[in-house]
Amino acid sequence: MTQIQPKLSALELRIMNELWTRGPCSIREIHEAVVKKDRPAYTTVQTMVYRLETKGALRRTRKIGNAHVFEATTTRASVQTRLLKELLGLFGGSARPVMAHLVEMGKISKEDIDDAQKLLREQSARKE
Amino acid sequence: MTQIQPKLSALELRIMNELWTRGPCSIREIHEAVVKKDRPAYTTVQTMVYRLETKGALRRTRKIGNAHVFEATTTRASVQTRLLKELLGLFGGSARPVMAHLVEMGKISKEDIDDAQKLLREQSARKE
DNA sequence: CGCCTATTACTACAACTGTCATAGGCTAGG
DNA sequence: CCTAGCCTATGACAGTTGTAGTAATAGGCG
Repeated sequence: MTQIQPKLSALELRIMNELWTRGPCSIREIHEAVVKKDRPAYTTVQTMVYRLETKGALRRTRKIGNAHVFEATTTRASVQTRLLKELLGLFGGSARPVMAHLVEMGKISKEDIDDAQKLLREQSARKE
Repeated sequence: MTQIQPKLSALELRIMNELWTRGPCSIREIHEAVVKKDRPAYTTVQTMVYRLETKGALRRTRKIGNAHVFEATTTRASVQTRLLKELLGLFGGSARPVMAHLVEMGKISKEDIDDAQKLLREQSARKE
């Protein structure tokens, strides 16, 4: 499980997001999904996909016509965990200021907190 | 308040962190603080400080001897908020999966949650 | 079977990051 | 006053990221 997580940039993450949510995709599909938010050219997406391939974050699974189909080899969760760890470092390693900010930003509702509380209880129950 | 937040890189953030926690510093002071964790050379820190200056994230306040003293012009909170927003985007815009991850990573304690709850209550009280 | 089009594969490049060396200026101690 | 040492200012360079053009090619369709 000590697989090295390659560091992914913003656009790389946008691309991975498509693969994570939609499953295996061709470059055309990724491009069309990504292009809605902003507009990188087809070949830009292609370049990033190739780079993600050399980074080992995705791989080619099969061909449809002459088009390759790509598939994520890292999970969204593992990348999210890594990013969160990095962010935590910048917040002094503690989750508390992170949550304080989230509250302040109006991003946390009472339900979110109840939910977290439940998760925490379940977790500590599992440990005993 | 719609001041443009320059995007800061990892090392740049390490440097800003020193200015935020210690107040105005010379390059020597920043270097000595930053060098403990990893080891960039003195001139590396110097270069980054200069770049932060052109980005407008810090400024020279005065001189001590022939050494400049630098001071943050952006607040830690504003940069943290921005980073958190970026991260939230990758988590689908909702804070809930973020908290779920934090719980799973064992980064959240019961006290942290109680605290967040209290903050939330205070906040909604202020609004009414 | 050949042509058109979509896709691939390759190349290029500018901006940003992290890294540091060097040259020259200023300060303080002797 | 002169020198050792610290600081500044500048230049350099490799790697990453975002951007895209171009050439070659593979498939499908007429």
